[in-house]
Amino acid sequence: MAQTLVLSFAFRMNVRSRVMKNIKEFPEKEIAIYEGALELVAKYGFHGTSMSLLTKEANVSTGTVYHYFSSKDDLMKKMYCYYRSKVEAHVSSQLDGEKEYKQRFYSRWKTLYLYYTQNPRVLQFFEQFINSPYNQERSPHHFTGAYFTFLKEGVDNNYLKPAKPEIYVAMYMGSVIMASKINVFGSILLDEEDRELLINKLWYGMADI
Amino acid sequence: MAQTLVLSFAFRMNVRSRVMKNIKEFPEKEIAIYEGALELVAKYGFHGTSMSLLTKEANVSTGTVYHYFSSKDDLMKKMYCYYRSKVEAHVSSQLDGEKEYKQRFYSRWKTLYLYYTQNPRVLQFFEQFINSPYNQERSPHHFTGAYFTFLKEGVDNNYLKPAKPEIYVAMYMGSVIMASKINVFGSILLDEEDRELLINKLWYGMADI
Amino acid sequence: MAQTLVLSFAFRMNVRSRVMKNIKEFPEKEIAIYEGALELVAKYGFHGTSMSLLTKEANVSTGTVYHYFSSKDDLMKKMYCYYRSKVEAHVSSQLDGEKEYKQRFYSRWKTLYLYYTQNPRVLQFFEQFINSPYNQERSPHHFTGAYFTFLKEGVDNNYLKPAKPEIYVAMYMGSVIMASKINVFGSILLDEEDRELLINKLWYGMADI
Amino acid sequence: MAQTLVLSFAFRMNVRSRVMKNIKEFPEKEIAIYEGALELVAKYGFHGTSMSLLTKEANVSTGTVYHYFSSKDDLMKKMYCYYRSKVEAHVSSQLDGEKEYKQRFYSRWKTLYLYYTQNPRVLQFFEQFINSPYNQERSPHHFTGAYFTFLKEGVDNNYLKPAKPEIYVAMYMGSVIMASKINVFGSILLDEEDRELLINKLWYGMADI
DNA sequence: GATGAATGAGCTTTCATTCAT
DNA sequence: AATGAATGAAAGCTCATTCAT
Repeated sequence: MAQTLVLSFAFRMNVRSRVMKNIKEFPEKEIAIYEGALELVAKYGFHGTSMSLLTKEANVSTGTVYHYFSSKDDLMKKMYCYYRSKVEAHVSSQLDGEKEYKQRFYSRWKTLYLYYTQNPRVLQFFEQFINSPYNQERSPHHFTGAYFTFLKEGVDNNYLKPAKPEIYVAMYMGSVIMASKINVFGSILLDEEDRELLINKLWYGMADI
Repeated sequence: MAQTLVLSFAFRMNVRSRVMKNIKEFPEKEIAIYEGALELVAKYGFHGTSMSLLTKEANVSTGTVYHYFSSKDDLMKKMYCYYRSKVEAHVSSQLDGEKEYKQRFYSRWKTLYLYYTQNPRVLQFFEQFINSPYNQERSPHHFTGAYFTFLKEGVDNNYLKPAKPEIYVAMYMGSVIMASKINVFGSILLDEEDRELLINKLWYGMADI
Repeated sequence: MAQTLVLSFAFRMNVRSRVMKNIKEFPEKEIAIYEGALELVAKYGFHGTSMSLLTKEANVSTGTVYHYFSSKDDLMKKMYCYYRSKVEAHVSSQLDGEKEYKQRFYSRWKTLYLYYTQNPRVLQFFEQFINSPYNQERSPHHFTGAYFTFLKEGVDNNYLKPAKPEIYVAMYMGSVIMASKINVFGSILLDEEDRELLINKLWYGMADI
Repeated sequence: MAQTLVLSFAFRMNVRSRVMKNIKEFPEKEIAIYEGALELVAKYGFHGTSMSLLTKEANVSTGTVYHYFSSKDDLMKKMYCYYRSKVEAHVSSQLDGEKEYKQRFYSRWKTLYLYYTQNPRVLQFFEQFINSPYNQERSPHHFTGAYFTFLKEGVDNNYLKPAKPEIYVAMYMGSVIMASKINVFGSILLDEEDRELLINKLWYGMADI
């Protein structure tokens, strides 16, 4: 009886946290496949990530991969969605309760930079995906919607000087991705102070002050 | 006698201009291969660019490709060098006679943006190459040397506010590449005015004014 | 119950005979590949035995060949082991119960001669393999071990006159292989009487009588 | 004048020795090709001896190879003739003035053994050629004619016991080739005494004494 | 759900051969 | 006689995908 209660409580918590974080639950094997593929794409590229390598890395059989995905294309596209939603969830979770635009402007940049530098294989996968023929939406960066909306909001509400939002996307997303790549590829880490300086310059150039 | 003089002069000019611009002369077939491959990589990606497609596109035989390149890898690496030196030559040629730092800051950004938007396949190839396992130097963008040097020069001579040059590389290169990609992928062209605005913001954020 | 006993007995016999004869069981497809390759190597040589010819001859797909063998080299090496162990098993099986050295001296020569002349493709394959770069152990003949041991035993027990066993290997193995090749290539069959004569001469030259 | 005489003498000697030894003179480049091919076939086998490797090894152009030989097949066949006649010339040259059959029986065996062990690549080439599809005469060993004739002569003149000459070919040629291969492959050299012992046994088994 | 042997189209690469110079 | 760039058929091999168990 006591046991049932505990289980029941755990169950409800689990559901609640899922609902709160808006995270879809994935079968264990599917996740193993995503993680194996992430490793391999970062190491060997799309071309070098063969299904047979993947089955070894993820410790599943060929049949299992084709149980969850209809083709390699399908796997790559779902994988992109999987990691994008992971990053989006992470960025959102860091924004809880923040209100002021400037603060969000700073915080979003830093959060994304930290995520990419701490998860370099995710960045490498995104960059390869974005520039590959798999990217059929032809989206030029990893966050078509969220960041565009955020910057447009800044223009519309006069936090940022009047200009096409695309100009700000180029500056904001361009700098965060390039800074992350400089770190990942070049092993040159921008410290807290450097990052603050960089966003200051962005804000100084972009904000309506 | 006069003719000899002319020929001799023309000859010397030819040599001199080659030497000055430091342009290596390539065999006709090698260029045909580069151009065919550029077309195909932009259309179908690295994976999709098979040797048999390439031989048709470039109108050469398989054997000829392997006469000039030891492998597909070798081709891709040499091709990257080929187009990089082409873009570098182009950027340099546009800088003749310019003196003031601010002017060069504006002009270099615009020149590269225009080159990429007018030669989108070169940009697509660069982006795919940079993020692929072919890029063994692990350079995070297309111009390791030239632009870094230029921005460092700005810091050293107090044209730009004191900061790590990498911060400026992230902002400057990041924005030019992202703006170009927004144009190429999204068909949203930033017009002359927009570009001016963007660089203004960069300059405003970065310059020691 | 009786049935169980029978099955159990049959099972034990099966295991026992395999164990006794020390014969590894091979997958059906692997054997088909060996047999197809034997045919083709005898007909067309190593060079002429292409993978596509082999898949037709053995009635398997390319992928299946590479499922069992990592490369053509690997196939050829495993194939050599396969046929060597087959011949060894055959020679051993013919020796059951024989005791006297002279009898074994005669019988082993004849058994091998008959095997090679009745299975000329095996001889042709061995000869091609032995003299090719595939033969990395650089073994000069097909039975370094078994026949060397047999002849050394003859010297050690004074059945044969004192001499380096290699001398006897050269005479014994050399004559059986050359006689077989004369038959296979030249269609000149040494009849029972001829063979007896040849071994007589060998024995007469080698034995301590 | 004195010089002319010397040259003329040298020239006549050269012609005379060629006539005496019955050696056809080959163009320098043709010999370079034979020697390069010998090296490569011994190292890499027939399959591994590609025309492009050969041009590097022999330091000639592709065109030159096809000037002297109509095809790779043609090259291999002519090459076999070239080295066979070299060995034949060598064996003959060692027999000058010998008369007695027994002496020739001993001397021919030893001469061939010494030649093969001192020129292992020639032996390797012969063995590969004999067992390959290039050998269209289907000759089972390297000396179809000469040694058969010699052994038949022994039977016909009652130096050897009555028997099919093929029996003697198997014993004589088989042992000399196997002994050479044991040396070349196994690095086990039979010394003068061993060789004498081996031929003694052959003679004892074969001769009509 | 999970397995992995089997498939075969298509890949990268090799290589004997040709031919303009 | 000699060169070597060019050819393209065919080689060895890979890999996304299927399907009987």
